[in-house]
Amino acid sequence: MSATPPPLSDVALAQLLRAHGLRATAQRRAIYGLFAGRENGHLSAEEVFQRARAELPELSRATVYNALGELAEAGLLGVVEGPGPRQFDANVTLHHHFRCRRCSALHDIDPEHIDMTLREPGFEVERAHVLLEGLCPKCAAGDRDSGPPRPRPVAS
Amino acid sequence: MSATPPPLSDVALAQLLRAHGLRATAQRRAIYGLFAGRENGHLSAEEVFQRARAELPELSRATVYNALGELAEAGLLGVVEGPGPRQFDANVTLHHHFRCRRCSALHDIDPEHIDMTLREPGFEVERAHVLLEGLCPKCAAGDRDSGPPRPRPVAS
DNA sequence: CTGTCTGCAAACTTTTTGCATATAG
DNA sequence: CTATATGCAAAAAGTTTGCAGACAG
Repeated sequence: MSATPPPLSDVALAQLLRAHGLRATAQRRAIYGLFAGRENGHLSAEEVFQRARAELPELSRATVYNALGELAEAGLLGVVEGPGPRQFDANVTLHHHFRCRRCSALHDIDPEHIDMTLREPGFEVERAHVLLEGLCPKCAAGDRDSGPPRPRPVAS
Repeated sequence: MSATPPPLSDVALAQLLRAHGLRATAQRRAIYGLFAGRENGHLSAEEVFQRARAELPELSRATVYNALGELAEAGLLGVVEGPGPRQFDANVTLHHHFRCRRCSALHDIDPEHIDMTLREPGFEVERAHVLLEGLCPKCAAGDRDSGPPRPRPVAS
C-alpha cells in the first residue's frame, strides 16, 4: 500500500519518452519510471537521485537535474515551487496543492473542488497555481497526537 | 513616480519594530524602511542587501537574511516563494499574486477580485496563496512590442 | 556514424551558521 | 550591564555548466 511498485514497463516508458522527442536512455527511463503511472507523486531532485540510483548506481546528479528539466519541459512532469527544494510532480493535469502545516505533506487538490473566478481588467490569466495551507484530514483529526510535529522542510 | 521616496521616519520605523518585539537597530530600520509604507513592493534578499548597503556600507548579507527572517516571522513582511530567489513582500494583508510570463513582474492581486471556494472534506484551510500566470495589462496590450522579452528570472 | 546524453568535477546562487565583537534597552 | 544583534568568513543546500567519452537512433 506504500510500496510504490513500478507501474509501467520499460518499453512503455521508452515509447512515452520518444513520443515527446526525448531519447530513451536508461537514466531517463529509470527517472521517469518513478513518476509515470502514478497520478499523485511529488519528488525532489535529490529523492529522485537516491531512488533511481538504486537501479543505476552510475547515475549522477547532473543527469538527474538535466533529465527532470527535460521531462518538465516536455510536459511529462509538473514542477511545484515552494519553500525548500523544487518538487517534481507526476500529475501534469491542471491541479492545485495543499500543504499541511503540521506533517508538511503535499496533497493534490482536484481543480473541480475549487471554484475560482478572477475579476481584474487587463490581466490575461493563462494558468493558476493555488497553494492551500492548513491541516490535512489526518492531522486535523487527531490535532495534537496523530503524528510527530515535524520540523518544516526548510527555512523561515 | 518611480523614485521610491522613504515613506516612514526612522522614529516610526523604530517604534514599529519594537512593537513587534524586535530591537530597533540601524540595520533593521534601513531594511524595513525599504518596505514599510509601501503597500506594494517585492524585493529579494539580494536587492534588499544592495539598496540598504547604500545607506549602511557595513551591512552584511547574513544580517539581511537574519533581519528579513525576523521581520517575516514577526508578521511585518510577507514571503513569496517561486522560481528564483525568495521575494519579500511589503504587503502583509492577505492577497494574491500575478506573475507576467513576459516581463516577469509580480503584481499584487486584491483577494476581493478572486472569488474562491473550496469543497474538500477534511481539509482545514487556513491560508491560500494564489499565483496567477499570464500577461499583465501592459504586456497584453502591445503583445509583441511593449517591453523587452526579458529572460525568466531563473530555471526551467 | 553523428548528434545527443552522460558522468565527473567544479562553479554558481541562495541561504545558513559559528564565533568574537558591538550595541540596544 | 546583559542579552541580543552584527560582521565576517566559511559552509551548506540546491542547481547549473564544461568537457571528454558513451550510446541511441
